[in-house]
Amino acid sequence: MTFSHAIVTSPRPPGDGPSVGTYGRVTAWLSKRVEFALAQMDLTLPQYRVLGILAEGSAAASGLAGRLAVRPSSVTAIIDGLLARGLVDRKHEEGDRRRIALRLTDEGARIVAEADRAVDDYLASIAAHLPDEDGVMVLRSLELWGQALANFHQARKPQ
Amino acid sequence: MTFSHAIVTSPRPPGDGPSVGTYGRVTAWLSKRVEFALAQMDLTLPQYRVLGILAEGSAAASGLAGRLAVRPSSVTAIIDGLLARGLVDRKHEEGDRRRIALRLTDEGARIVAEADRAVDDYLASIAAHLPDEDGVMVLRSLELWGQALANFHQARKPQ
DNA sequence: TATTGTTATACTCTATAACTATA
DNA sequence: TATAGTTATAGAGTATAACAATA
Repeated sequence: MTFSHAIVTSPRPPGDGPSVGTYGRVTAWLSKRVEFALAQMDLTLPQYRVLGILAEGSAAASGLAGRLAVRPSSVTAIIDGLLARGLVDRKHEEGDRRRIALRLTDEGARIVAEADRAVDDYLASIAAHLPDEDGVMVLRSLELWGQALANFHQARKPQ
Repeated sequence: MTFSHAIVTSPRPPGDGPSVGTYGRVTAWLSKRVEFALAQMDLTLPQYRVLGILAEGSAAASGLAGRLAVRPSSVTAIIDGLLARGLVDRKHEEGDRRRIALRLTDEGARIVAEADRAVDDYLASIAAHLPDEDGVMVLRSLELWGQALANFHQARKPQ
C-alpha cells in the first residue's frame, strides 16, 4: 500500500477545536473522547482495555502484559485498582501456584457492558456530525481497524 | 443515525492479540499503538496533542485546557515537560501579562513532524494487514473522523 | 472582584530494579 | 536456575484546592 501524508493541510485558526492534522493526530484526539466517555463510569483507558480482555474470558496475568504492551508491574498496578473496586477477582492457579488467574466479577461484567455502550454511543454521536453515509462508514471502519489490529498482532506472534 | 452494537461477536481464544469487541475497544487499542509509535520520539500522547496544536500556530495557555479537555494545572504539567526538553517556548503576553503565549521551538517543530510521520507510517503498516481497498479505506476514514471531531467541537462551542 | 496561571497534594499508569514464591 | 508476579521507587498526567499575579 502506498502512503502519503494527505491530510496535513492549512493551519486552522487557534482555539478552534481539537488539532486534526494527520492520521496519528486524529487518533490521538479520538482516544481523548474515549477517555471522556469512560470517565462517566470512573474508568481509565488502561482499565477499560483490561476489562475488555477479561470480558472475553478469564486470563492469566502472565499473558496480560504482552497483550496490553506494558510491563508486568504495570499490570499489577491496574489490577490492584480493579480489585479494590471489586471489578475483578484474583487467585492462584491450581497446578502452578506462581500463576495468577483473573476473571471479571458480576459487577465487573456489568461495568464493562455499560462502558462499551457508553463509549460506542458517544462515538456514534460524534460520527453523527458527518453526512449520513459517512457517519455510518466511519463507524464501520472501526470494525475493520479491529480486524487490522488482530491480523497485525497475529503476524507478530511467535509460532 | 441508528446505532447497534454490531461488532460484539463471539469471544476469541484468550492470549490472542488485543481485545477488539466494540468501537470503543478498537479505539482504545488503536490509541495504544499510537502511544507505542510515539515512544520512538520519547513523546507521550498528551505531549503529542499539545505539539499538534502548537504546530498549527502559537497559542495562549488559557485556550489549551479547553482544547485538550483537561484542567489548567494539567496544562502546566505537560508544558513543563516540553519546556524542559526545549520543544516549546513560554512567555508572558504583552498587553495582558496574566496570559502565557506558547509556541514551538525549531526543535519542537522538527519533533512533531517526525512524530506525525512515524505515527502515520505505523498506522499505515497496521492498515496494510487488510485487503488493499480496505487498507486505503480505513486510513481515509480517519480523515473523516477528523472532520467529525471538528464539527462536533464546533457545535459545542459557545457563540 | 474576576481572570490567568501556578503550586501543593494525591491518585493512576508507566518503567526499571530488586525481590519473593514456586517450579 | 528459571518463571510468575510483586514491591520499591521515580516520572508523567490527571484532578481538586489554595494561592499569586494581573486586570
